[in-house]
Amino acid sequence: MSLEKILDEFSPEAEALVRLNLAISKLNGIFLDLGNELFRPIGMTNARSQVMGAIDIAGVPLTAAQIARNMGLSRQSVQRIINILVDDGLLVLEDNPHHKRASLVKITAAGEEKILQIREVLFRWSEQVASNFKIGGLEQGLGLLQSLSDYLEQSSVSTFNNRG
Amino acid sequence: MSLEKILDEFSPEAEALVRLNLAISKLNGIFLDLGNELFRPIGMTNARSQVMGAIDIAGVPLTAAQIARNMGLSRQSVQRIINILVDDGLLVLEDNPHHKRASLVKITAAGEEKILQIREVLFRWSEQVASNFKIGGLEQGLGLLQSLSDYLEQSSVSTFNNRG
DNA sequence: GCCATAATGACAGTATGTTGGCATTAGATA
DNA sequence: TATCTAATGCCAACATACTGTCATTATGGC
Repeated sequence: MSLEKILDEFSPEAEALVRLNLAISKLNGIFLDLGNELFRPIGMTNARSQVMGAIDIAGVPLTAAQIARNMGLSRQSVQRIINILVDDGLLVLEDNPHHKRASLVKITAAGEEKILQIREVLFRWSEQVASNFKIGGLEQGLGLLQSLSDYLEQSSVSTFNNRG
Repeated sequence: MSLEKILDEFSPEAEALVRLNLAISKLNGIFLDLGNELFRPIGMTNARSQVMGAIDIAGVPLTAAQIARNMGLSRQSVQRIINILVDDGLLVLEDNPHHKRASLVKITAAGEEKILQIREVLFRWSEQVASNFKIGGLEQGLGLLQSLSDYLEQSSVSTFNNRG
């Protein structure tokens, strides 16, 4: 049985949604592999670079739980990565005057240097792809994904409540 | 430092690519959670349903390695899932007349039943979302993702050669 | 037919993510 | 104040995916 056959009785919109799901899963895998490949030369992985980026973007020291919420990940996943990055000397945990257990995560000098390298890698990759893959509608496609993201997130709030 | 600041010096296309990467990573997480939630009542997970679907779509018995190639995943990841599904009685391994080690994966009667349940779940979810999330350009967005997928896959062939 | 090469499956190890349980801390409320 | 609830970090277990190594099996060139 082919995919066409399976989606035969689906409405066009429903079919597009299912195909979108498959396309995103595939593209996500590609981006993951690509990212890990790109960041390897600077001793980083996709996940670790993203955590560093999230902390950098925030601009102020946050707790692990706050960072996790910002990233839409579970508390423990981010905590694990943070502990690794602390071991690597890219982050430090500082006492939080407002909470004895929830220490604040701060970027070290080595961490700042690493963030510059991450940006450089990102810049080179994206400019190179952008100059070769010239297909219009990138912005519109991006907008579509973001509204779908928002819709699904909002429509299944219950799913996103209990994370850790 | 904000994301806007970080992407400041990027060309608009490069910026869109980076944002697309983030959007896809997020949407993928949402789809993953959603899928696992949807398939739980029928005792399945996202990954297992997708492997069942891939075998179903093929229409003829394949080896684990062939299924993995079709899905764009590594041989071992799919092998692991297949072994679980065999234990669950949804798949059986048959002797392959052309290869003593590479046995053919076939769907059992229980597996066929499970596939019907998977389709039903997929149908209900996609029709329900499609009727609530009415945003045009789904097909165009899908096309964009697929060409980007193809481009990235082709442009980094070396990355995809050694998988298992 | 022989031998180098590729493909396959099992096993082990790693990375990323989730969940659950637990003790501790903060905060809100009676 | 006392107490209940929520939040936080640690630990352990699991799910998904990748890689590397190994023995076995095909396959193709000589």
